[in-house]
Amino acid sequence: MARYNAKDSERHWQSVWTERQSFRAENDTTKKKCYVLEMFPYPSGRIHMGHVRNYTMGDCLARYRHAQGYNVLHPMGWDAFGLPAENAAREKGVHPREWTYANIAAMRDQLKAMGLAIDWSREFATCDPEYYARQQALFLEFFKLGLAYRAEADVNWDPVDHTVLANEQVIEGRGWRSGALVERRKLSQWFFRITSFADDLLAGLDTLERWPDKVRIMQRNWIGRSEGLKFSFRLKNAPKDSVDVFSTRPDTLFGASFLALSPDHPLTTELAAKDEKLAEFVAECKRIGTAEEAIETAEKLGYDTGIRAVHPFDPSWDLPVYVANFVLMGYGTGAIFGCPAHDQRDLDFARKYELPVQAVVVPEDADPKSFAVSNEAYTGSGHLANSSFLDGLDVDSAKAEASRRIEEAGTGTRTVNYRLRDWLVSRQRYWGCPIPIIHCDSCGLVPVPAKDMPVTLPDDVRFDVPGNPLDLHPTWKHVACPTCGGKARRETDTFDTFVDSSWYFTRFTDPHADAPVNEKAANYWLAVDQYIGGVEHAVLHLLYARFFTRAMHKAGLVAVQEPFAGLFTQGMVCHETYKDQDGNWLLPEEIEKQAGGTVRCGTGAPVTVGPSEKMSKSKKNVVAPETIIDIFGADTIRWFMLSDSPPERDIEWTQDGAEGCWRFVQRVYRLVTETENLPPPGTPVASDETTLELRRAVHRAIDWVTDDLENLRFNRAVARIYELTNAISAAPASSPARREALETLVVLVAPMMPHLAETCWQALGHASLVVDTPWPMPDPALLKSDTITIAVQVNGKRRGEIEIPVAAAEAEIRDLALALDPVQRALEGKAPRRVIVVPGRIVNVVA
RNA sequence: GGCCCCGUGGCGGAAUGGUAGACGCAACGGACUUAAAAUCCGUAGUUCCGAAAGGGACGUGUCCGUUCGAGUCGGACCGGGGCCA
Repeated sequence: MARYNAKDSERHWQSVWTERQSFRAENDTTKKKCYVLEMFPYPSGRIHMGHVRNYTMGDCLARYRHAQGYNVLHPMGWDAFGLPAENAAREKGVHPREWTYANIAAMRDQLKAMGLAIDWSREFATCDPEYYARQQALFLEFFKLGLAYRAEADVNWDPVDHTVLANEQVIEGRGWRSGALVERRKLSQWFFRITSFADDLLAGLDTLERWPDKVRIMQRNWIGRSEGLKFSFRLKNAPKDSVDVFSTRPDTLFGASFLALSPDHPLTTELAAKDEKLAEFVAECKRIGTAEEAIETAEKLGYDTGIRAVHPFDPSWDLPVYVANFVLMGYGTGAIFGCPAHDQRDLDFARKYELPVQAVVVPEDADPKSFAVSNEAYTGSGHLANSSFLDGLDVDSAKAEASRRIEEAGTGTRTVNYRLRDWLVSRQRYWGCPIPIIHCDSCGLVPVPAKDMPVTLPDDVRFDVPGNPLDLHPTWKHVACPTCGGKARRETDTFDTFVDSSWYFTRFTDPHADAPVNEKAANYWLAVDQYIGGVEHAVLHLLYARFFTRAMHKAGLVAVQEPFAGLFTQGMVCHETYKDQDGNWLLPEEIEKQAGGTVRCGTGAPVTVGPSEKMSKSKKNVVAPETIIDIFGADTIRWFMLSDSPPERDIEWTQDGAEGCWRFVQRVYRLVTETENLPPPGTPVASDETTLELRRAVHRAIDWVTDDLENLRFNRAVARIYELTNAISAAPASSPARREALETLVVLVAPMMPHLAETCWQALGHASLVVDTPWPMPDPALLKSDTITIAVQVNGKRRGEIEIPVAAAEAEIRDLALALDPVQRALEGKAPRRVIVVPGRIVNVVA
């Protein structure tokens, strides 16, 4: 029996595709286009299963669109700047450039072995001077437009990576890469004015219909727009006359019982200078860290400053002023008024320090006289009470009225507050895109003139001392000021690598253009029709890319404002975890499953099998894609990745599953090659009694698989292909209908297992390639049938089924259904009370 | 605490409000084989009655509701996950 040789076949077809440039995307604006993109990889040196899943999905879609006749852009590149290269330099003494390009070469080979339908002529790495030169030019555009600026600010300092981080890159108080607790430092840094697009980025989310709701919600939360009132309280017994607070609930002002300042508030700092106990308290607050979650869950603590704040609506009423650990300096003004009845944190605080709790918003169904709050703040809607001139108003009207009065009094203004901060983009690292600015003591920030662009990284840097290698370089930073000619310094910070990935999809549209963007190409290809990647980028990368596209739009470089029309976030690849008796993690290849349990290879020592978790080096539950491709071939691993689990959910890699996929590869090959006396290609096919069933299965499969691929439901498409395969196996051999069925099978399978498909296509006698074969259309006549089987229920319980002509009259269906034995039995001789006939669906007899 | 997603056989999962469990994995029985692998044929939600053919009951996390009919819609709850606070 002939076996399919995946290795030879895959190598062969990959070279055929390359020779024929089968996947070259043409910048021909007259053609209908489709831009399919997967998030480009960081060149770590090895692809992992997550990459395989991601790129398989994108490739399947790209090949499907290609078969449909689209001009498909499906490129690949490398997110190649970043710290690991510097760490490698420090640890292994390799230059980051060499390390990075060697990794790229290795990974490119691995990706090519997957048989991806990629236009490799467009490949680039973000560390190519050709790419980052254009990024510098873009930056200077943004600088001119005021979208980039330098400012001193409280920033997040990662003590392990020795660099600052953007807010988005601090997760639960820790650096997103290093995991180190970040510190707050006041430093002068570069920012992108992402907040100037805050409203637009928010509004744009509503237009992104082909994005997961989850991601849109995450972005909405991240932007965190809130409307409220910024106003001041007069202070008594204080070094300052007043303090500004921000509140989204000015309607609850009559329920106020205290003011609270952030431990980082300037007034706090001023007071702490003369109050040792307060200074101690502030220090204690800082020990909790900056993580919002930690602050939230920590016990609410306060320190009474002794200052009193005068109520804005009642000069005779004053409130205590505390410093409280739950007030964040980064939000609003860093000071709040506390209304315990209607805010849980305020309530917790008030209970602890025995402050009054006065309900001022009463729910519709409660009695205003007796309504009180015990341990749960009331944050719902209702009408105001105990609130002087606000009494009786609903929450929204009361907000408006309170705001109006404060504005009238001139002590405050309505403001929109965002959680979103400007994007901090400078990093104190070597392996990144240099920021093309020169610092001159007399001229200030001077852009590097066009003739001196790009600013390239020096090669001769040392990594054996801590700090920024560019800053430590003996000569690189010393330049003459382009304006005055005096002594000046280059900016030694480089860009956050998220800058590199914020516009690479635009560059792919014409990767070798002289300018950053070839507008014609960009406007033809953008927006990306389908972007595929991990949900972990829901806020960071996707928000930055949306900002960058708006900035490029503002600079007149691209027509679109939203870069990704469709977004799909795929699930992770998981695997069981294994531990030996000493609790050490074991690799999957170190264990063996036996009848009596799981044991260690060789020694037979018992192994504890843990739950399936995301593949990670630390837990050793990793399987290398290369190994799988080496044993079974790329088609098998691709098929696995698309089978079973819905693409948005996690998938569990199993050896059994992989073997099952491999068996299917062989089965398709056998079906195709072992059919004898198959009529030649192009033989007309007609339906008769012996072939009608098979032909129906074929055309139903086309219909379903098309629909499933259209909606990225790969797992269902796979199931349909299995069904078709089963139908072919069951059908009598050798007829034009069998040829039709086999050819359909091969064409439907091609986006998923392209090499196998080419081999089978050739075996079926074709001189052409599957990649050049159009996607089939189902014959509508074969999607219909003359009779259908529908279920008959009694009181909603299935009692039998009847086969009826599609066009059967209701009365006829009813009679047939009632005549069924089980129906008669269930009716126990009584007449049915009602019979519901849903044509083409069901009959339900109500007894 | 708020918002969102998820909960279906041994496992991954199917199922426009209309025959729950398609398809795959694992399992079991059989055929082929000296044997194994590979392959092929078949069985399979749980449970009860029956020798069998067959028939009945239960069944999509729990409870309640809407409906002729609920895995699917609504409400409450339990469990898991995510985001935000």
